[in-house]
Amino acid sequence: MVLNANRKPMLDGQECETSGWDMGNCPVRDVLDRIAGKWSTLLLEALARQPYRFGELRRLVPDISQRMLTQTLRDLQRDGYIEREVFPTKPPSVEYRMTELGRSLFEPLSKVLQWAEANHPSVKAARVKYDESELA
Amino acid sequence: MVLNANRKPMLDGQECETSGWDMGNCPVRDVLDRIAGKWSTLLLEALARQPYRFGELRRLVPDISQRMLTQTLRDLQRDGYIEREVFPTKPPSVEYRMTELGRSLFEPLSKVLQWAEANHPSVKAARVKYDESELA
DNA sequence: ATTGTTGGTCTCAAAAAGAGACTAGCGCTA
DNA sequence: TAGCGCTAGTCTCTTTTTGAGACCAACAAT
Repeated sequence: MVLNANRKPMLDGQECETSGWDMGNCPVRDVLDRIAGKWSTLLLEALARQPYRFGELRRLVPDISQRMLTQTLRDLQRDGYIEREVFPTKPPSVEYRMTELGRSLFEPLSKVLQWAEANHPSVKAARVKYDESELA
Repeated sequence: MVLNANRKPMLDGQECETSGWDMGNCPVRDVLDRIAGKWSTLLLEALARQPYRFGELRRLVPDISQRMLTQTLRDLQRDGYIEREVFPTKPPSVEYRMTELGRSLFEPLSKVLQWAEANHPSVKAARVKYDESELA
């Protein structure tokens, strides 16, 4: 399905097919598809504050399933945003902490989070307006 | 219908306050869950540049299905990020354009996109490293 | 008369996510 | 000592979401 596999990346991006913009072969997509998951941002937000253990994260985000917690943490680890350390205690405990790469990502990301918090009322208002006009 | 019907009950009595932080009933989540979709950012990025018509967007993002394009555009419209205008031409054409709210969101969001572009190599490297250690 | 274009919707299959049971070794306790 | 819970997960099953593609109606050009 990689239609644009061998076109120029959008680095300086003037030369691509549709008004100078290659959507298919985009590094931004490759990175963003991972952090755009439903739980990724939430976990990054938590781990930006402090390290947490698996069970702590599970309690912190009450409506995540263990399955998705494991999976999301592993994805974030694979992309280098968080680290996983196992302590060989009696019941072994695992701690997750943010890496430097993760922190550098979280810097711009937290701005979006702040925007979301600040503009939540506007978005809710827009939804109401839309739903009313749809009702007609 | 399925799309707009998913308003979550959002258990208001339940609090999961951990170190002064409510994860469950978070406005940030409410907003972010919408723009964190696979295609949302891509479409916002396109419409931040200029207005586009339905078919133009479909061609611009070659691997999106019409179904998801319709759905994502409608979500973005409902949350007030984009506007939809129908021109009653013989084959009626529809133009999508970004609103002011959308632009104000895209400002911090574009920073994340820039980060993604700049740090794509680091992320790829992290993946390679992880996959190698997994291989053992 | 056929083909193509417009912006969708509809159906069905595939993929992803959610729910919950199950694991193993240890500590506590009844 | 049998039972229970704690740890961090995995495994399976069901439900939800997504993807692929057919279909629509009116009109324009071939």
